[in-house]
Amino acid sequence: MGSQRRKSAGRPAGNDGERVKALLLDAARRHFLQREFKAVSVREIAESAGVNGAMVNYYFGSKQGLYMAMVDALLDSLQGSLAELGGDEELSVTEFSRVYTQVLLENPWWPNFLLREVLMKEGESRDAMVARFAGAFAPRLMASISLRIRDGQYRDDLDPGLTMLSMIALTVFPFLARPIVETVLGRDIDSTAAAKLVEHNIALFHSGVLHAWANKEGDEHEN
Amino acid sequence: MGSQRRKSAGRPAGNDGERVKALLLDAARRHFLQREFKAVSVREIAESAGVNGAMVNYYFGSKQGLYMAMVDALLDSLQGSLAELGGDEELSVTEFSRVYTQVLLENPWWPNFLLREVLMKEGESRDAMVARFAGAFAPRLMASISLRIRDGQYRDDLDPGLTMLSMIALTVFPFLARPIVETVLGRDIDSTAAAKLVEHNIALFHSGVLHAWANKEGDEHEN
DNA sequence: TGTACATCAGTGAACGCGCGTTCACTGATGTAC
DNA sequence: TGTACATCAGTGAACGCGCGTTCACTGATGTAC
Repeated sequence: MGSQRRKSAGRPAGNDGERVKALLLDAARRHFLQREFKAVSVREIAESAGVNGAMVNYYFGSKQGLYMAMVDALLDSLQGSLAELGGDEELSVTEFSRVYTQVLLENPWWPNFLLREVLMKEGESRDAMVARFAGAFAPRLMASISLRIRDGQYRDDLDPGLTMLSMIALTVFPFLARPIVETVLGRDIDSTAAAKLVEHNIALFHSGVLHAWANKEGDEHEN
Repeated sequence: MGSQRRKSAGRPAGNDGERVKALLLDAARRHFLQREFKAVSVREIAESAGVNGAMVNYYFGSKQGLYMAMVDALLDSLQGSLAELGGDEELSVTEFSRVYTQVLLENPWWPNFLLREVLMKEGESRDAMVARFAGAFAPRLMASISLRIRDGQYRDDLDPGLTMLSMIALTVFPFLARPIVETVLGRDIDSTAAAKLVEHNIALFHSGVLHAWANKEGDEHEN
């Protein structure tokens, strides 16, 4: 109606294939990251992409196919961001903390999405996801911690697994619970706050772990 | 067919009302905690409760009504568990850590559910939820931390908000990411592991925070 | 105690809507001569 | 270069299924006399 642009039937001019696929993937990402799979309709995605709804089945086979293609694209781009954590055999906690916080700042959807995906999935597909994104750095981070326990930099009563878990918790949790944290603390987690958080985490973590300042046994911290 | 018990039509014997409501709430909880709202059907819940599907609308008005009733029941029971954290004006980090870990162990569904609910909701309803379950203890936990910073037990360069966040992160994250943590660490989080975790968290947290062992400035923990 | 009737908890078939998906069709493009 | 035709990217109406919900109905229970 009115001046609304109306597409005519028949084979359209120009080869739009790749552009249409990209538009759908983009719209799918916007919707699926905000609402659950079943709550997002194909028509809705297509409309917001500005393409015909049948294109979802035409290019991706099914709604599920579009979803999986979107997830793949998402994980690929994330793997790019995480590449900086690759390389050496060891990954120090400070490097992990700094780089991972930056990745979380740039990909706010990531931790919640991983959790949602992992919690929903069963068996193999869960393990594959965990392997791809934890298996990539967890062993090297743990190796680094174990080394420092062995050479006396860290307390020797530490459990390397729990210690690694602590650093990951300090780094990831604020972003996982971001809306709650922002409400309770009354401030936004922007890049300035994130930088402060990194330094806070590193200081808190180390001062509890390094022998130099923390050689005391029989702790009783009761109030 | 066969020996299958078949309910006859008409007003049934006995007053089943409350029993039916309880059965539906129970079945709803089992389904909704595992799958998303739209992915669970009324028929499915009713079948697994062993009652007629129309009972959902009869007793709860709608599927949404059953869901909200289930959430209310859930939050009420949780508030009971959390009551132990109430009382004084202050809440020490050690007490928080011990009690909250116990609550998480007894209510494994809780952190993920809160996150899911809070992330889905908008404005008021989000704030109400946060107020009910963070507002209940966060201010007292923060007061306790601030006090210890002022009286010299904790370092005076600490940010009380971030410090509280750290303790909550150390406590909650392992349960939030439980399936991932269990895969990566290769051990289950049972009550023994949880007890170890609490002690680890308290030690890590304090040794980084207490002046006694950690009076050193100009930290450089680079590898 | 026995009988007639109003009540209402619960039933199950059916409704209508929105969903993912399909398919007959369109007509611009590419190709053959 | 011009014409006839096969191709196929894309269309949009329609399909059929499962969903949440509704409603006419059933018959045991409670009540009146």
